[in-house]
Order: sequence, then structure tokens, then C-alpha cells
Amino acid sequence: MEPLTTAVTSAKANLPADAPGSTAPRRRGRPSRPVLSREGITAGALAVIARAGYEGFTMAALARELKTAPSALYNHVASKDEVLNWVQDDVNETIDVSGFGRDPWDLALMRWAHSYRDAFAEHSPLIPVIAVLPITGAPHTLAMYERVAEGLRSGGWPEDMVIDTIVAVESFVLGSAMDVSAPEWIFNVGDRRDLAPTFADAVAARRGSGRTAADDAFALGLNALVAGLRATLAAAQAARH
Amino acid sequence: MEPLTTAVTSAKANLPADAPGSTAPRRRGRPSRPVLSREGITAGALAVIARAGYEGFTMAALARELKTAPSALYNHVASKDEVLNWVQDDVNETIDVSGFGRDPWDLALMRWAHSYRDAFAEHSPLIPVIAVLPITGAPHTLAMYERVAEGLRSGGWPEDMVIDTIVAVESFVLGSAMDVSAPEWIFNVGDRRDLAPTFADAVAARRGSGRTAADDAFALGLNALVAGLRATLAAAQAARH
DNA sequence: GAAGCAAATGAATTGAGTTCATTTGCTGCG
DNA sequence: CGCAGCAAATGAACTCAATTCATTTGCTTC
Repeated sequence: MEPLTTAVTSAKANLPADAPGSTAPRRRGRPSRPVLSREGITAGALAVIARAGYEGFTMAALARELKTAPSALYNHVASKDEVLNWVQDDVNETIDVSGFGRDPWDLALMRWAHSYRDAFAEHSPLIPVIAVLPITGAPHTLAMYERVAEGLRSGGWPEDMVIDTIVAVESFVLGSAMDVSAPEWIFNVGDRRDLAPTFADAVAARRGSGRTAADDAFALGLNALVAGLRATLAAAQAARH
Repeated sequence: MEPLTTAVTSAKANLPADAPGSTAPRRRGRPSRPVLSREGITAGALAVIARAGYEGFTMAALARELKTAPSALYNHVASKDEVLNWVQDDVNETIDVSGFGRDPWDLALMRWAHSYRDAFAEHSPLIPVIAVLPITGAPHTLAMYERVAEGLRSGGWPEDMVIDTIVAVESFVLGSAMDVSAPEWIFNVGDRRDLAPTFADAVAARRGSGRTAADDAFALGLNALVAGLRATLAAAQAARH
């Protein structure tokens, strides 16, 4: 059971970070490891998640991974949600924004969207959390948005449309990422074929299956969305003479 | 704390439903209420959710609402997840599919998308559940899809593209529905304006605020997506001579 | 070498979902 | 008319997770 509704953690930094006069978190209290920094905890969390999935990701498991007691974690972390935020920021760092400032905005946007979806397809339990999470305290996330915003701006997008455009694409991306983890037989009509004959036929006629099917739907939607955005931009530019 | 990762419940119907020779679930065991049917439980769940939100929606609260013990519920329901499935199916019934078969497909699709998003904006904790939930055992959901599939078919969409189109729009809709429950200040850069000046400016230049902002982004994206789909359909039709 | 203090400890608390052995009281049958 | 059968209710108990707290530990610094 993971928190679903809580969201929005304080992210108040009661952690080592950059205490005066130390690059790495200086070791205090007990002797051994410098592991209980934000980085160490995040890394541990990712290790647990990789090994045991999100069902297996408990504070106890994380503590075991870091060789401490669960309660010790709470000296460095406000809540499990905060750990999830850190993980999310870490995952965001892996998203490919390299197209912006290099390729045309539409191409860069598609590259970004693909990479974004792939990253969160493997972290789908994070999606409802991040969709609602303030940017503050997530530096990598912020850096990503900056890059995208720059790319759109210099691609000719009016400043007052940039955020809406980002949000629209992001919504599609996150929705699609959830779709990836749906079971292959999600559209199996079962014995109710009579109730939905057209739909059942369409399901049967679908090309891909499983992950491939999700990929196809994503590609179809992203192509359409970006094509539509091109038209939207053209119209907006035409409107200002 | 709601289940986030579990999903996919058995939905095996160990419940009254249509026992031989009774329209309404006949009253058995103890005297009083016929409340513990699928309908009664769903209604109770919706009542609790309306009153206390999803954080307040516990099996104990549901039992209290229905004037039984939590354990009694388990004679009629396999798990809390199953209750959520029922709620989801109920919410789906409220989605407006009236455009299909009446208006042009693109118009109907937009009406559907708007209504779909509105319905789940108020039930965002359901989103990660439903996005991954098999259709079987959700009659209203199935009926909705049938209607949409018919509408697309008769709008000229090739059978093998219908599901991908539906999935693409649905992904955008669900992603956007999550966005609605994001706090207004989600894009507040905080003290890190220097790290993301372009982005911060774009946030400041954004027109709407709060719900309005989410609405704007949704409208922008939906318009673009549907415009793109129109082009996609035209191309597909051109391709087959 | 003692004081100060960040951090670790582990036991306890809370809150949720779920299970189970037992009871209850209609219903239909002889 | 009364009894067997049985679906459903009961409530205590169990599990598992997050989180708290009083206490201890052992560097670091003076």
C-alpha cells in the first residue's frame, strides 16, 4: 500500500546537504557510513525499487538496504513521500532534452516525450505523485522544464502559451505511461461480446499486442498532438499579424 | 493510504446479483436491509467519498455508512480494490457519449473527452486504478467504449486504428484529469528563479490560474490532438486509394 | 577528558485491510 | 410446527506498514 492521496510533502531540508565547510556530508554521530544523505537514500531507494518493485518498497526495506533502522531514516527524511519525490527527481534527470536548442521545436518535443514516457513507464506508481507535485526542491525537474521552455520559446511559441503547451504534452505523456503497465488483455470483452460487437471487432483488428500496442497508440497520439500543435502555433503567429 | 500498485482484482462475483427467482437481492440472514448488494455498496462508497474524500474512504467508514461491520463487507466484496472498480464503473456511466452517432466524430470525441476529464477530475485517485483495469465486469465502461468505437467507425476510421485512437485520447484525458488536482503553485520556482529564468517568465505570463489554467492547457491540447487526428484520418483514407 | 549534539536505536503506537471461528435468524422442507 | 441448512453478520485477532519517542551512542570540539 502506497500513499496515493497525500502528495505535496514539505520537503523541508533537515538534512546534511551543504553544511558549512564540507563538500560531502561530514560524518557525525556514529562512525561508519556517509550513506544517509539525500543521494545515498535516493540511490538506496532506487536499488530497492529495482530489486523488489514498488510493492516491495517500504521504509523497512529501504532501511535494510542502507543498513539502518527504519526510524533512523526519519532523521533525514520527513516521510516516505519525500523519498518518492527524490526518486522522481532522479528519474527526471534521465529524460532526454538534448533536442531542444538543437533540433526544431517539434522534433525536440517528440524526442522529449518519447524519453519521458519511457522513463515513467517503469515507474508508473510515481505518476500520480509527480503529476501533482510542486517543482520546488526538485532541481533536475526544474532544469528539465527550463530546457523545454527555452526550446519552445526559441521555436517561436508565444510566451503565454509555453506552459499550456508543456502541460498538454506532459498530460498525454503521463497518461500514456500509465497505459504501458496495463495488462495485455485489458480490452478483453470476455463473454459480453454481444454488448459491444463493434468494440470487440476493433480490438481484434488492432495491430500490435501488449507493449507494442501501447507503443502504437502512443505514436499515433503523439504524432497527432504535435501536428496539431504545429498548426496551433502557425495560427497564433498569424494572429499577431 | 490507498493501494497504488495492486490493481487488477479478481472481480469474481461471489455476490447476490441475480440469484434464481429474485429481482432485488432477497433478504437473507439477518432481517433488515437489502443494502449489501453491489449497487448498495457502490452507492455507500460514493456517499463516503463525497463526504470524506478518498483519504476518508476506508472499509471501516464504508461499513459505518452501510451500518455493518467491516468484516461483513467481505461477504460481498473481494477487496477494497473491487469496491473501487465498482465506483469507477459507476463514474463511467456519467460520461457523455451522446455525440457519437449524432455529431461528426471529431465533435463527438471532444464532447466525450471533456466530459470524461470532468468526471475523473473529481475522482483522481481512481485514475491509476482504472488506467490499468480490465474491462471485464464493468458493463457501463464497456457500453461507453462500444459507443465511442461505433462513432469512430461510422466517422470513417479504419477498424485497425480505432482502439489506438481511443487509447491516445484517453491517455490525454486521464493525464489531464490528474493535472486538475495539482496545486495552483505547482510551477512555483521558489528561490531558484536563476536556475530557470525562461521557465519562470513563461509561468508568469500564463493566462489562467488554478483550475482555469488546467482548463486552458486541456483545451489547447485537445484541440491540437483532435486536429491532428483529423489529418491522420485523412491521410489514412488517402492511403487506401 | 568532559560537554554538546547529531544521529542511531528499538520499542511502541496508530491505522488500515483482511481473516476466521463462531453465531444468528430466515427459509423451505418434512 | 419445528428443525435443518445456510447465507450473512459478528467481533476479535492478525498482518503489515508508517511514523513517533524516549533513550543511548560516540564523534568533535573546547
